[in-house]
Amino acid sequence: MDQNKIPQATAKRLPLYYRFLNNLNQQGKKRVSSKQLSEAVKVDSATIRRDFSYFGALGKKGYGYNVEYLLGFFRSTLDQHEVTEVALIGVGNLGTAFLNYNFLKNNNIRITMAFDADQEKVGKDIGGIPIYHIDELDEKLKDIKVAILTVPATEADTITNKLVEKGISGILNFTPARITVPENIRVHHIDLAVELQALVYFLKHYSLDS
Amino acid sequence: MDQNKIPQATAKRLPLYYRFLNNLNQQGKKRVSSKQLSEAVKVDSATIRRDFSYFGALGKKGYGYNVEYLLGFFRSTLDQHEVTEVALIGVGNLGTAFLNYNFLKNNNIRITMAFDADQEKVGKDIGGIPIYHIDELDEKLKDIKVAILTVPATEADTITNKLVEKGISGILNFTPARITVPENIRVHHIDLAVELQALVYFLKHYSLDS
DNA sequence: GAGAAGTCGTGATATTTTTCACAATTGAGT
DNA sequence: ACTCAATTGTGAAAAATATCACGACTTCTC
Ligand SMILES: NC(=O)c1ccc[n+]([C@@H]2O[C@H](COP(=O)([O-])OP(=O)(O)OC[C@H]3O[C@@H](n4cnc5c(N)ncnc54)[C@H](O)[C@@H]3O)[C@@H](O)[C@H]2O)c1
Ligand SMILES: NC(=O)c1ccc[n+]([C@@H]2O[C@H](COP(=O)([O-])OP(=O)(O)OC[C@H]3O[C@@H](n4cnc5c(N)ncnc54)[C@H](O)[C@@H]3O)[C@@H](O)[C@H]2O)c1
Repeated sequence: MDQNKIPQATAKRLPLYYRFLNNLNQQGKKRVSSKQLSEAVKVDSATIRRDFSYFGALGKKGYGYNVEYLLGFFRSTLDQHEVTEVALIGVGNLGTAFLNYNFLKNNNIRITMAFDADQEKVGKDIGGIPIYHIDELDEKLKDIKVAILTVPATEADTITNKLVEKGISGILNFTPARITVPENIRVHHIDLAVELQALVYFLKHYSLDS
Repeated sequence: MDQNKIPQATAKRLPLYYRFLNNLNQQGKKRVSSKQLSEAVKVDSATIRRDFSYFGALGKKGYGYNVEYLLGFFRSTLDQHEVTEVALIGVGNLGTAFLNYNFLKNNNIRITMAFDADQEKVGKDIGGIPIYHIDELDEKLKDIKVAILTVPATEADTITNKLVEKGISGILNFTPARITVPENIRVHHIDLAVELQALVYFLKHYSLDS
């Protein structure tokens, strides 16, 4: 692994920076300062400069950053030149939304296949992405290393085990289940109910007024 | 504000603890240790004990925690006795998925109304939740303090301003736009494309093998 | 080309979060 | 009643993250 020194907090912000640099570039902006970027992405400007500095001196003092250069740098850092294929498991409410959307904008990530247990859905496609039966995982999954999990929570563990067996490296888990995986496999949980509850909690207990 | 001393990191984990305590309770479990809970929620047991300790001594040394007691404690801490009403703006792919789901399980949060600009959708309802025209925001929104934002990114700022004017306190923002709000309003961003890109980045640059 | 204004990169510092590690206490077994 | 294994609650340490603040450099203006 090449850049193990980059803090996780920084790594999580990189895609965000990349997106806004793309916006700026499309608007024809040539330069940008950490202060301007800060207002756009709502991250403190010192934090942005620190984040960038892990990759070396990308800017010029007194000038700021060259948008095109920075964009190019992040493009290669984020491997935007190659496409990452992703599989989606569970074509329900949430899964269907993702298939329709498919993360197309400024993004090198594509959902290229989906799996479901429901025979009604198998064989069809959504947004051009074929839906296979979950039992076909073995033959179809091939080299895909990343999966999005949008099955019912009760199925999460079973499916996870199958994915692990097939050699998956990363899982984006939308189920409320906290799945168990070997430690060389990375799981990111996106727990929408928790996010909503946490927001409500903050409003009740941390509000500035009252 | 009552408990300003609880760290944000802790506050974000509370709903997670609550959910798993509910699971345990439904399974008829009477006691649980921080170690067991740790395995279930994938949070270090010392962190769990520390989190709980901000609320006082909830457990018994040598014994663990009484599930029912702990559950009751969190229920009131998370205001689970009262229902929090939430509005959803933008009934598209994502919005429709949320309306169908509606965070029903073990949860006191309800989406009670939705808004859209599309006349095709206005007047209908999804999962029993009425869809109003966005121009009706003024008259319909009333006392709702929390909104889920699932409109196109281009609309995010306009809608946000309307919500702010109407006195909203918190926004769960699913658009890629980083919206600007007065500082007494809380925004949580859930940026699915960023999450996916970040996961891929971690796999490429932080993997244990290779 | 001198001065002013702007901005980076970073050492130092502050804050937040996690983890270690252990005395104190409990419940269970005999 | 005594022993022992289990487990909490927490002081202290460590690790991670964010922010301050300023010297050094760049560009712009006159
Ligand atoms: N929809 C939401 O707004 C929302 C919000 C928060 C969390 N979630 C979570 O996301 C997950 C998906 O939610 P949803 O609303 O899309 O559910 P859903 O029931 O609409 O979809 C689940 C899909 O998984 C398929 N499935 C079931 N068993 C399967 C198996 N063994 N293999 C493959 N596919 C299988 C079903 O056929 C269905 O199409 C759930 O765990 C839910 O708790 C959803
Ligand atoms: N669907 C996904 O998987 C996904 C993933 C990541 C991010 N997002 C983001 O979430 C947001 C919603 O995505 P989506 O796929 O549901 O989009 P969508 O286009 O399906 O839905 C947007 C909805 O908003 C409505 N709308 C448009 N302008 C409006 C206005 N002024 N007032 C009220 N309603 C209005 C539209 O009529 C439509 O129903 C977008 O910002 C998108 O970038 C979606």
